[in-house]
Amino acid sequence: MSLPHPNLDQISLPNVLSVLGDQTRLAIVGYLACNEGVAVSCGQFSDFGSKTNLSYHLAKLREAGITHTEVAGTSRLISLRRADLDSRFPGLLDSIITAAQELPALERLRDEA
Amino acid sequence: MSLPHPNLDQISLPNVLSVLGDQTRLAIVGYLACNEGVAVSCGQFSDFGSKTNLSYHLAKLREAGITHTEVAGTSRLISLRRADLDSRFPGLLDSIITAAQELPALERLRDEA
DNA sequence: TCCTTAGTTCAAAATATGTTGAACTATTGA
DNA sequence: TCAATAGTTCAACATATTTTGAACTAAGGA
Repeated sequence: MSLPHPNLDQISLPNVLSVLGDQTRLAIVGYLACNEGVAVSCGQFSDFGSKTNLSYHLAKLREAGITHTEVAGTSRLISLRRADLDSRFPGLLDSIITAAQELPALERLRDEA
Repeated sequence: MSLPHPNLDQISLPNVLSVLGDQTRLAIVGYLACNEGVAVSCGQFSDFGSKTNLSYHLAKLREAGITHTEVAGTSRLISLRRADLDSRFPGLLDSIITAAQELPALERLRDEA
């Protein structure tokens, strides 16, 4: 079973920006950016919201073309669609990720560690 | 009389992104970017919406710290807060403006000209 | 097989956002 | 002074988004 992902030309700027214009989703993206190459599953975002709520936000990110979600047993492995976003909107993701590192949700997470 | 504008540290990433995550406001920003140095007043956005509606969107852009609005007689002169945005979120505005040039509203405008 | 774990779906409720027209203010030019 | 112009404000309405809990599915381990 595989989840639906938009292809490159279906990724739209207004949609990407409005989906990223949310604290929770921005925190998720910031976290993913700090953990590229590492397998990240939904449970790791539990600081950012309830299970149900995360399911909703992660679906939004996937449907906007920002993340890729791979089904692995009972887990989902989530990653940034970095190459796709870079090719569609050069420089956008990097500038957002850099700025997002200052967000309270991510700073809190780092303080705990 | 002068309108309220947020100062640098009051400009927040989630807010900037969510305000820009809207076709009309993105078109306004794209238009402003193409006309930097030129005095732009509200009336020039009439292709993008009704007078009332533009007043609403322009207020959102100003309140988010994306634009500066100067009162000049019965007009308002609107400009991008480019330097402020560049210093707060390096690279962000440029990447958005570049990508925004493909938006239908702006392409239509160029076709007419 | 049965239980647990990981995550989804659904419907309801709460909240936020966008759009409209009518009435308004403030400035300018005749 | 008067009328026109540029834009704002307000209240109402429509629509979209977020959040929640309860019920669900599907895989994995004992």
